[in-house]
Amino acid sequence: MRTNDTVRAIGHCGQCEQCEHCSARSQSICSVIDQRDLHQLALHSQKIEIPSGRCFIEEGETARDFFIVTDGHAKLFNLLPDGRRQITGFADCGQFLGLASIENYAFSAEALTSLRVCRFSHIGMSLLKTQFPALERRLLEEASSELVRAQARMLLLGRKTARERLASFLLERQEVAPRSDVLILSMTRTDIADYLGLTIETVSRTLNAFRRDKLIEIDHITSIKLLNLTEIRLLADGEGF
Amino acid sequence: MRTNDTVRAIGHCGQCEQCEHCSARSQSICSVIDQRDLHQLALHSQKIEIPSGRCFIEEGETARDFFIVTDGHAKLFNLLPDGRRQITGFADCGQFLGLASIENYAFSAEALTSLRVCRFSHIGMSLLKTQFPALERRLLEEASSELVRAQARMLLLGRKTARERLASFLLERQEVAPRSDVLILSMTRTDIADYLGLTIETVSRTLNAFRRDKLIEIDHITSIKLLNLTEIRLLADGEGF
DNA sequence: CGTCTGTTTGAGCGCGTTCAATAATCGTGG
DNA sequence: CCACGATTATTGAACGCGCTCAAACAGACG
Repeated sequence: MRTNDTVRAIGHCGQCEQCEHCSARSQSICSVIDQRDLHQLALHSQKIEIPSGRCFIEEGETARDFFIVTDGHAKLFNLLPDGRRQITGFADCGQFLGLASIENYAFSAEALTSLRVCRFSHIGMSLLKTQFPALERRLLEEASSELVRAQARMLLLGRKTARERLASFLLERQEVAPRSDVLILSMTRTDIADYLGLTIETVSRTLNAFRRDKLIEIDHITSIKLLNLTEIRLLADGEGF
Repeated sequence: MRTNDTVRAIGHCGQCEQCEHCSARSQSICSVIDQRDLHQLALHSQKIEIPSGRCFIEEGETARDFFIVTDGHAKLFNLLPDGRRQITGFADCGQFLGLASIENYAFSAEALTSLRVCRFSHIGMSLLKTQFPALERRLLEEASSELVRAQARMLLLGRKTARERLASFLLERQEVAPRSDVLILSMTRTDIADYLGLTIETVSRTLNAFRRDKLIEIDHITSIKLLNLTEIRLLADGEGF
């Protein structure tokens, strides 16, 4: 069973084997690691269940482990002493956690929903890397695309208007959504605000402005339907109104 | 000569062998690559001089090369269609350029001063990586610390005030400065503004407010002396006034 | 000396914030 | 099932930080 779990953690996204997104991710790592060697990976990993709301990585602590999300959602964030918070990313199924750390974790992580992760010790990870050079390559790839995303977020935080930020956010959520037109948000308005560098009031006002402009439909607080994708894309790219 | 240049590019920072910062960087990569193999690296690299103001990486172009800065300074940035710009980082001596790209470059890069870089083709880099697994490990380390920096910048752009941003900027520049108390800035006020998500006017006003508060001394537009480091640190961490 | 570019300074404005009140949503127990 | 309290979201009114627009100033270079 442990072997199976790890295969899922590294190769497949446990919960959703039908999921296009996750199986696409899994492809790249499954293809580089020989199936016969997979049981070896299992020896170095451990499956963990984390309840919603639990903080499982704390900024500043020595970075001993490395995680891969296999089910559920988490938020990663940084804090200022007075409580101001910046969410640097949301981790969805298949995502790696712990790349942004050297000796200590450079961020905190908290489960948004009940969460399943596969945990690897850094020591075990090092052993794995020497055994499977392809793993290191895979991690570098992941770090690269993480960096690309980080730059896009800096552009957003530094230069985009509130409307543009929310439009970008909706499109980003759409990319990881199972159904393309309806988003199920697992985060609160406060989380969205802290992710986009805004206040909850502005998030709320802007979303309702979108609704009035017939760009979206808000069926429920957590369920948003994208009506005018073309216009949302224009907005997100800074060419909207 | 080519061999020597590459040794410098990967191992040492050409111009400044006395420089504490650069030799510290070089240590980590020199130690993992056998001296006898260094001439092999040379076959895959090429030294390039870039005049000040020249744009040598353009966002969206196919990412064929990988760079290491050996002398001078560069700025990396992203643009919105209407010209709004976010500088995502400044590249100083010893820094890697090109990690944040998958198939295409995700950013543009322009020389701030006359610049020297060592260029590696991605193809050559792949060959090198299989030959020197330690190189891949080194790149992953570099990507990790880049990610850590990116998160700090998101916190800055999303949640810090103008004063806090400028204080953080000054400290960041101090870290790469040869003399610890006097900064020589190679970028214009416009660049600083685009780096911190502010306008040139706010940058100018805030710096002069710092001068009035006796936190800094502005000898020349490009030369800033840090007077009250304690207070600047407090400000940067969000605990100042 | 004038020209060009980059910086500083001033005055007024506006986007997003802050503060405050209301409304919706969820969980819980009777 | 509804009543109740706690939490989260929405809406309104007023403020203020940083922006915009505009003018004056400084430095570099021919």
